[in-house]
Amino acid sequence: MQFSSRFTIAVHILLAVNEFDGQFKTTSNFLGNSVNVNPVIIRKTLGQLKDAGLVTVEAGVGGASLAKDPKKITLWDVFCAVEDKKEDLFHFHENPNPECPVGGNIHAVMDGRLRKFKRNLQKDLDDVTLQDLVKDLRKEMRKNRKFGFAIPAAADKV
Amino acid sequence: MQFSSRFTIAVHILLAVNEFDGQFKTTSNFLGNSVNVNPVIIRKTLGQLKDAGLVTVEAGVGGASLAKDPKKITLWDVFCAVEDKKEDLFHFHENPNPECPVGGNIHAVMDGRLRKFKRNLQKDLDDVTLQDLVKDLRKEMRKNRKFGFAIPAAADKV
DNA sequence: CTGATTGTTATGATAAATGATACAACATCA
DNA sequence: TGATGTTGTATCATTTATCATAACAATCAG
Repeated sequence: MQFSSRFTIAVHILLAVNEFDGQFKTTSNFLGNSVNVNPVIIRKTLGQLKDAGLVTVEAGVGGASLAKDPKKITLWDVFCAVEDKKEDLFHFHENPNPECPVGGNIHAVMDGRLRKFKRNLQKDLDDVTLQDLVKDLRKEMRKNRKFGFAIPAAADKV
Repeated sequence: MQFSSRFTIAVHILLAVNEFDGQFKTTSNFLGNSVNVNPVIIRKTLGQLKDAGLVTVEAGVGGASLAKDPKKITLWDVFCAVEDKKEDLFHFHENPNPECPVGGNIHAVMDGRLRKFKRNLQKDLDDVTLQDLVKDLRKEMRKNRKFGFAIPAAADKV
């Protein structure tokens, strides 16, 4: 069991929007080509990121931009944008028998600990900013000389 | 997105097996009544716990027992028994475009961090032993006076 | 107005979790 | 040995979630 790819897709989108800002018009088509998913998925995810106040999207004209300083966007923000942040990390079985000494107390024993696990994951995610990722990305790009050139769908050039 | 209830079910099973040891025969029927799921689910989960070396199950005669000291069983052991421990915490989108400076480097940027998140969760889970849970359970039982009495399916008494 | 794009809905394919039934294999006991 | 109860598995149906795709109204720039 694992979290859906919406999270890594959202991170990919933010990195691409930041990286190609000014160079290309980051439409759902353009981003879909980079992420390699259907443009509808991009539009949906972009909508979630917009609702979370992380990006602005130009309806009609097309293209997205970061709405905040990359230093101020953490992975936890991204996570909350695309996942239900209230949801527990673990799905608890529905109806433990309340008449049973174990079933009647299992929630009291486990709930606090499960919440703590989730809180720790939150802290981990909150510790990484988009800026951190941008820095690493630039380093990788220098290493692989993968920068300064257009991707195939370069027709979307600004 | 969340982990399946198999984890909390497995924890419930271990607590019940430990708690009712000697008092009742902990058959899949008995445990199913406490957990409130189909006995087949119990047998399946019990099989996974057995494969992980956490319990022994008496084929034919019925009933399960802990195979290890509760102090030596951690939540991480239980997690590994019922979930794929190798699997990443986050599902990465399948084919980021390698021709794109972002798509071609996103794995290099993210993989290490994602692995770290998983590792930290592992550490958290490994920090809690079954013994810790048993202790809390006994405390709750005293508080609620929910101990020393039979659950409805008491027909399985030893 | 035209053309490109977003926002949204609907549909289908696929996969995973869960519930339930059925039954052979197994162990105990009379 | 035969009856009984239980485990180990296989199978099927249901539900839920994800993802791809098509379609189309609303939006905006030129």
